Amino acid sequence: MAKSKSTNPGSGATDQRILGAALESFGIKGYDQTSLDSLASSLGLTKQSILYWFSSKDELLAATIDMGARQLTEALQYQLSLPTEGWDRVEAVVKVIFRLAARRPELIGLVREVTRLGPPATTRMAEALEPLLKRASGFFELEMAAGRMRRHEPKLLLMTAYSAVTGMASDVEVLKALGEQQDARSFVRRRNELLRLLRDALVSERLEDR
Amino acid sequence: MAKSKSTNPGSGATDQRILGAALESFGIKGYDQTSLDSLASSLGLTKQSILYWFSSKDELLAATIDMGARQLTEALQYQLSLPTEGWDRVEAVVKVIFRLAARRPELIGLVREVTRLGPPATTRMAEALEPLLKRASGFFELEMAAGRMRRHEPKLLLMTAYSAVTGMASDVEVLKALGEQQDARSFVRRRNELLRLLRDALVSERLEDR
DNA sequence: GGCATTGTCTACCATATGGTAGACAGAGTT
DNA sequence: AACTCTGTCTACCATATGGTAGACAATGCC
Repeated sequence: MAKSKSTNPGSGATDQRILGAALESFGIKGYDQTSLDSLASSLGLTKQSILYWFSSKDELLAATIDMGARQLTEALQYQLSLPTEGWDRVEAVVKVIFRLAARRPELIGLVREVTRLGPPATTRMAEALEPLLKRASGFFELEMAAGRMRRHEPKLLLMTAYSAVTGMASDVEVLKALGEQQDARSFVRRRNELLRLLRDALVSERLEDR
Repeated sequence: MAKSKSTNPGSGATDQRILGAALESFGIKGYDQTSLDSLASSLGLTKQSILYWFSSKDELLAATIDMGARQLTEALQYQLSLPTEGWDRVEAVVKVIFRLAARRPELIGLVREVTRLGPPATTRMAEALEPLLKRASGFFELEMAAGRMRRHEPKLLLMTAYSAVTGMASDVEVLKALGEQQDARSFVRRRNELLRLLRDALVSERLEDR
């Protein structure tokens, strides 16, 4: 396992720099397409230094997953702490995720990549994100019970929203194939369209107030 | 390029057998995880025989994409030829796709994998599926113009539906992480839940008749 | 100063993999 | 029978890649 000697001088502990580069590369280029050599040289190191901190590529992936899940959770923390409810809350969270997808595409990419890799990587990510998922699931249940949203299976609703958001955020090539631009304005337009779609699916017209 | 000598005796032309195995393996295990050696040995051949029919792995992928897109199109052909309209048509098509996902998971997997690989593979797949996408896009526009569905951007609606369906169909590990079973009954339940979600999003309550 | 610890590097290694060169067997043709 | 074409195989190669072994410099402790 990693040495994790985080009390280090200099421009940041080496292991943290490695993790940062790994998150970037695993999330954007993918696990297979990331060689320890290229990762090391991008940091001005050699592969052996990486293997000093992380005893194998698999272990580096595991540590990267932990970090990615932590950052994802942290990014949502603030918004989730606000006492919003109903559709407004869904909208606010989706907006945070889209902002994240724009600013930190590697984070969303990592989630995608890890689900692709299968166990044990997927299992690890799933466990790390479990609290978040449980929270979301519980939220939907409450909203439905309160009659503010249409009845759906919370898990499958989550799954659909997850697929839609990550797809919209990371299936860049599919979007291009559909003739979609990639500039910031189109990005916001897509976000708003997805929100409208979700709202139409979740909020029954009788209860809408806008 | 391939020799494509389809007028051949025996249990099927070798190139077709290779393509079949490639579709299976690329779609399930992925492109990188499929070596020409393993592909060949699963066919009782050697790698060199594959390279006789397809001059490189990339070219094999291209041919596999063409075949996959063709099979996908064919699978939808019949349902699309029926004179249905409105929500019923959407539902019928989604059901066909889910059935396909159950019976030929490698086909959906290939689409997923190819979008991940980026150009030129993605471009090829996109071009091959373009007629299908255009048809779907036009259908939604007509339905919206006729007032049978809520107004949404057809392309983004398609993108969302695509993400949701392929996610539901191939993100098996995510589903497991959410505590979802993988038996046939759960599969149908997920399909029906997704359909309800889509219907709520697309069909306004004033126009529903069931 | 001596010594242990830490972190990085040079040198190698084993293996997997895409691809090339060319031998060779069988079938059809003349 | 000689010849050509087709399809498969054996042998080989170049390269990339994860990982091991151990040298070496710096740092801090005694």
